[in-house]
Amino acid sequence: MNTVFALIDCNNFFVSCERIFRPDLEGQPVVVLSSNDGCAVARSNEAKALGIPMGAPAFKYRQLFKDHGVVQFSANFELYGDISKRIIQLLSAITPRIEVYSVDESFLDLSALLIQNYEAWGRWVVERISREIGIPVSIGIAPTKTLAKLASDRAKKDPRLAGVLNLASRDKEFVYSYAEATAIEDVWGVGRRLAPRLRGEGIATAAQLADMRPQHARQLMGIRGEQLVRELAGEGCFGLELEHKLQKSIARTRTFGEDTNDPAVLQAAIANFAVQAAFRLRREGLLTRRASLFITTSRHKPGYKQWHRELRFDVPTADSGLLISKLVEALQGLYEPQQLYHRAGVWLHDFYPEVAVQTDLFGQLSPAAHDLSRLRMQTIDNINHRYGKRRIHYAAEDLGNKWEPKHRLRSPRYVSAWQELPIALIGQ
DNA sequence: TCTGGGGTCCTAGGACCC
DNA sequence: TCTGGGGTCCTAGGACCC
Repeated sequence: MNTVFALIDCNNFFVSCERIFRPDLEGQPVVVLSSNDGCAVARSNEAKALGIPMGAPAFKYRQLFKDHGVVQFSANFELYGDISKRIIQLLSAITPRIEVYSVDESFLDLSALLIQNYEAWGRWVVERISREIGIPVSIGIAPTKTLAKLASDRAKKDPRLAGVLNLASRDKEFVYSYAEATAIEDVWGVGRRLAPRLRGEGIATAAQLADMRPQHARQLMGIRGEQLVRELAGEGCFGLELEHKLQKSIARTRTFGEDTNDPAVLQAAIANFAVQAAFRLRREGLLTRRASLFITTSRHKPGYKQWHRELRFDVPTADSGLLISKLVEALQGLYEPQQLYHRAGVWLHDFYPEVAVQTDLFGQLSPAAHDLSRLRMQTIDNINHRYGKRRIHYAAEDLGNKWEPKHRLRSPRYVSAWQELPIALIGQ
């Protein structure tokens, strides 16, 4: 049986989410800005046509935004996460063989499905997601993930394809014609470092890369490069990653709303990040053995500097209070009063499944302390789940709020806060 | 004045051991 | 002044992704 993958890729996802509740913005240039309204992280086609690149710093484009009436939103991740879930639900009903690759992309393994006509199937999915959720998607269908990615990319850019390109069970020339139309920079796995090197080798399109000898690719780009070449040539190297793999790290980092040298503000930021990261850790059923924090000055100012400290725990933990106290203590060792800090973050890594702890690790240690901590965390999580986020929290989190990012342009939380539900007016 | 956040994987090199 | 070979583990840094 031949393998067939479909990649379902949402078009301009964050912008499309905003448009669900603002249909008046259809056809208008729209951008979604990152936290602190710093730079553009999603653009509508109209905004792309104005020459606004991905990651465009908002302050540099303010005049252009104004001149062309570009509508700006602060990122509203609660909304995007909710829409994303609905799409995954819809796709999971089509087949359980789904890999959720990112918030706006999923691979489906179609190999075992009885599909007569892949184009027709693709158009049916595009139509369903549009009608039931209101998000436009592009679909690429191919024998490997890398080709499916390439196909969805072509489908997105070529209006004649109406959102669907099928490269599965097609002859070589057909696949080749689309690979020739794909610039090397647009190939999945070729980034800003690799692209110029490949161009230096005379390789400018996906088709040329597919023709490279795998051994040569290996020398030039390592194992991933070799796999990339094989995948482009139709030989599958990347399988569907079905099961929820154990996460390797959890990070909470922020650029501050305002630069600061106030130690209390830094402490509050670190405490907040620690709490969020620990909550996430508990939700995944994990404990951590390593936690680190960093603080930096502004990258865009002279004298850019960063500080970093890592902590290790002999006994794995997911205790917010413990993490706060250790991290804040470490912070005090890094703090320099004459610096103006711009960004900070907390990382957790080296995880251990909570269920394994009881038997393995506490053989010689008192389990009582661990159980007490777990109970305390559970209680806090339950209260906050029931009565609202941060209803109960640590005093350290409240030492200052000047670190909090600004999001002046955020849309209402239409689907995640009752008081922000959209109101429908029914005509008389 | 104003430039995001959260991840994964691979590789090279050092530490350490026998 | 001379000083092997090989294995493993860990870490930092680089590259990539969305």
